[in-house]
This record gives sequence, structure tokens and C-alpha cells, in this order.
Amino acid sequence: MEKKVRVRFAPSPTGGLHLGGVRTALYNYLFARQHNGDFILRIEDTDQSRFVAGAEEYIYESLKWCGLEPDESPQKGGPCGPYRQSERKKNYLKYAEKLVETGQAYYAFDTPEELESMRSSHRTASNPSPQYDHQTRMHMRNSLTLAQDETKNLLSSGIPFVIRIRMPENETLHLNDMIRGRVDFNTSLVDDKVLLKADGMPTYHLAVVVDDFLMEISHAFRGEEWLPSAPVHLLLWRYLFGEENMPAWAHFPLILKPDGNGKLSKRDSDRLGIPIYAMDWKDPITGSVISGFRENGFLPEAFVNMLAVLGWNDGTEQELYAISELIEKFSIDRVHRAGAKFNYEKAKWFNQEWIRKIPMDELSHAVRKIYEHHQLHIPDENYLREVILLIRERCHLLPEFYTQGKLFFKAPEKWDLDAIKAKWTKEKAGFFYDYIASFEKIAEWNAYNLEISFKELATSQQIKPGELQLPLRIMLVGEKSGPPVFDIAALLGKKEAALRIKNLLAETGNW
RNA sequence: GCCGCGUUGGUCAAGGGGUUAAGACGCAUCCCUUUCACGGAUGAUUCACGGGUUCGAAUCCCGUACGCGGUACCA
Repeated sequence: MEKKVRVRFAPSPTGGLHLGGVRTALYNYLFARQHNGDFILRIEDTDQSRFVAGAEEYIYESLKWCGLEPDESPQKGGPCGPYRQSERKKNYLKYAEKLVETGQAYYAFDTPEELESMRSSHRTASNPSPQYDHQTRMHMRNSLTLAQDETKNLLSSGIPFVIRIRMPENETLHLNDMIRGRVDFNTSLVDDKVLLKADGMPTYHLAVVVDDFLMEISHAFRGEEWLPSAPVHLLLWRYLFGEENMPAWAHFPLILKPDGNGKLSKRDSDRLGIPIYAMDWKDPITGSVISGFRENGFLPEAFVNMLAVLGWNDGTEQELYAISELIEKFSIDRVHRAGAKFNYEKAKWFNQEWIRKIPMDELSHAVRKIYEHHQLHIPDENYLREVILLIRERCHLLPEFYTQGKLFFKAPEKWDLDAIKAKWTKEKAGFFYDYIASFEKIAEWNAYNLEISFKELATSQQIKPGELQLPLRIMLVGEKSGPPVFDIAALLGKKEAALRIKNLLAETGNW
């Protein structure tokens, strides 16, 4: 019988959720959904010293914003709880001890100082980082080198100890990665990783394996940085639960910084002025804020879409996908093997596309929040929608709905006078007075009629209509740019349009 | 150093023995618009290098270079 698909996203709560993390979560989610499986959030907080308050909630909220709500999580619970490794501490010791009994692991009593002295004494130019491995382990203080009673005594005396895996010598391990195919490792080249730390907490290596087993994880997907330690996990599965029960592995490529090389990091956010977290993350210790896509005006649909195709495509020319479509079309074997540089310009393009794509209800809700935040008075929903219709195609980021749309709610406070002053004449002023007067005769107040009467009047006064358009624009909105002038005037309404024209006309009297 | 993973325009990428080597972002020019955008058209910039295998290599093989990741009682 087929094993039920269960996929976990297992971040450590040491800060915000960067792009690589969200993408891993996304791919995990997509795979789970397309196989009708479960998507699980498991918090890997076994390193208490690096634990950052609030980070766990932040991760959960970020996932929710992205539309990737887990089925099981510390917040929601589930049949395999608890979902925080720190609360599962009691699970791990027995497995580590079992490995010691079978000779596949051993107790080690070396102090940090002793470890450091081993490393420094073995350090050479050709071996800058000596490992605790088959070559050095017999020179250290552990249950392999100590007499049995001595080990027993040390253990019962309460002296701190760790349990390390005993890597076999010269064995070739094959990992079948869903993205990379077969990857070979020689066990002699992998060190005797600590499995259980002196504080009784497991390291990641023991914890993933035990938890993946206990939580019946069927597919284990994570970032490429984990590939080098995969042989340890493989061996642990073989020793503890049987290799045949091991989840299928896939290691996703890294997301690289936009300039230069290397993994995208939170420092790049400030340096380049770009968001790299899903949502703003405020570090509770330093108080510094790493900016997020949400606060920069991204739609979650766009953010997720952009991330999905950064390192994956379905082989067609399609680039725009709703999450439901991604569930349908995503396939792990089409995920790229190479890391991808993050490109903020392209990210903005995705957002622009999604601003056009989402339903008006959703957009108007988001835009209303922005306007209310800026304390703009919205007369009614219909007016709001008319404004959105007019400027929607011009916006890349949500805050632009404010910069481009505020003129519909608030008269300009200053005008770009330089744009019209030089070519201004008394005749032009006269034209605008007449134009306002003509408003009363316009049968139906709309952009088309406004334009027709504007042009007719201009022609009758022997002024080129083109020369009058820029002044009209400045009168209405203060700036040279924006949607078509007559559309603006139409939407503003007769009274407001006339008022704005008069205001500037009063100003021109001083020229 | 050692181990692992990579390498198609500036960026994301399709293509997996025969292609004029797709497409998108960005850039440039032009058109549309008497604004700015949007849109449309056109263009510049590519298979890391060296050897093989083959009638034929971006594609297969071997080297090399370069980049990244790992080499913690961090995840």
C-alpha cells in the first residue's frame, strides 16, 4: 500500500523567514497538496541559545499570509504533536542510547577545550579543519578509548557527555535525490557528528530522523545546504528505522543574492534596499527591522508566484500561476539544480501582473486600507472602484495606489508651475474661465464630452488644444503625469474640477 | 585543504546529439498617447575553458577553471 504523503517544513526560529525558507515551504506545500497529503510545520528549536522570541509566531503568520497554512503545527496541534523539538526532548535519548548499545554510536567526554586542542594540533595548511572522525576518535576521551568501568563511572558521576555517531570506514553511501539523482558519499570523509548534546537536546541530525519517523514523514525536502550531512541521516535511518522506511529526499537549490555570489542574507536587505523576508521582521534584541514583501506592497499571490518560478518552470512559456495552478502543475523533478539569483525588478513585475489579475473586491479592500491609513476620505465604494480602474494598470506596488490615486481625494497643495509658466498667456487664462462656464452646458458629464467641448472651445479661440492640455493637467492634479486628463476631470466631478481650475487661475493672476 | 553540488545573454530560463539556441525581466530605439504609464514593434547581449566520442556536440565522456555549500555540543 502507498504511504500517505506527509511533508514537513522545519525551520529553526532564529529570526525572520527569508526567501529561501518561504520557497522551501512553498514547494513542500505544493507537493503535499498535489498528492492529497499533509503539510506540517515543525519547529526545530533545539538550540536554545539561538532561539529568538517571537520568531515562531512570525513564521506561522508568514506562512498564513502566503496562503500556505499548515495542517499540523505548534499553533494548531495535530496527531503527532508536540511540534516543537524542544518539547520532544524525551523522545531522543532512547534512540541515541540504542545506537550506543549496537556500537553505532558512542559516548564522548571531551570538553570544548579538549576539542579545540585536538583541532589546533591537527590543523595544517592542507587540512584546515580537522574532524572528529575515524582518524582522530581513538585519540579522544570517549567510550571507545576508555575502559568499560571508566565510562560507566563517568556516566554515573554526572559529568557532561555527548553521544556521537560512529561513522563506518570506507563505505559508499548512495542517496537518491529527487532533484539531483544519485549522489555518492564516502563514509570515511564524514565526521562523527554529535547526535545528543551535553544538555540532553538532540542535534538536528538525530532530531530530523527521529521526528520524521515519528511523524510518518514520507518526503523530506530541504535546502541544498543540507546535502553534505545527508549521509549521516541516511545512516541513522538504516540503523534506527530501516532504510526502506526512509522518506524520499530532495534538496532545493539556494537563492542567491542579486549582485555577486553567495546565499541571500538579511544583510543584503539593507545594503540593496530590497525586502527579503515575507513580512517585516523586527529583531527583538537589536530592534532592527528587516523589510518584508508584504509591507512593501506585494500581493501574496504575486510573492508566491515569483518564488515558485525562481528555480522551477513547467517547460512551457507560462510564468503567471495562481497557487491552485501551481498545485496542479508543479513537479519536483523540474526544479533546477543550480542556485538562482534573486531579481527584485522581476519580482515587481509579478506584482504588477497580479494587481491586474486579482478580483476587484480583493483589490479594493487592500487599496481602501491604504487610503484609510493615509486618512483620505472615501466618499463611497463605487468612487473608490472608479479610481482603481483608472490607475490599476499603472501600479507595480500597492503603495503606488496612494501616490497615483490621492489626487482623486485631495486637491493638489502645490503645482508644478514651471511646466506652464513660460508659455502662459492672458488668452489661455481666458480660455479656462470660459471652459469652466461651459461645464453648465455639458449634457452628460463624462470624459468624452469634456474633451469634445474642450477642443471645440480651444479651436474657436484659435488656441491649439494641445497647448492647453498640460495646464489643465497641472490645475487638476499639480503634476505632469497621471491618467488621461479628461478621465480625471470626469471622475472628479463638475464642482471639484471647476474649483481646482479656479484655484490655479487665481495663482496665475500674480504672474 | 578535503567532500558535495553547480556553470545557456546583465538576471530568470527553454532546449538533453542536427533549432535561425524559445520566452520573460531589465536595457536601447521607434510607434501609440500633445503628459507619465500601459500597450505594440524592433534591436543589442548567450551555450565557462580544453580535450575526446560522432558525419554532426549547448546537449554524451574526461579533464581544467570558476562559483556556491559543508567541513560546530548551529540549524
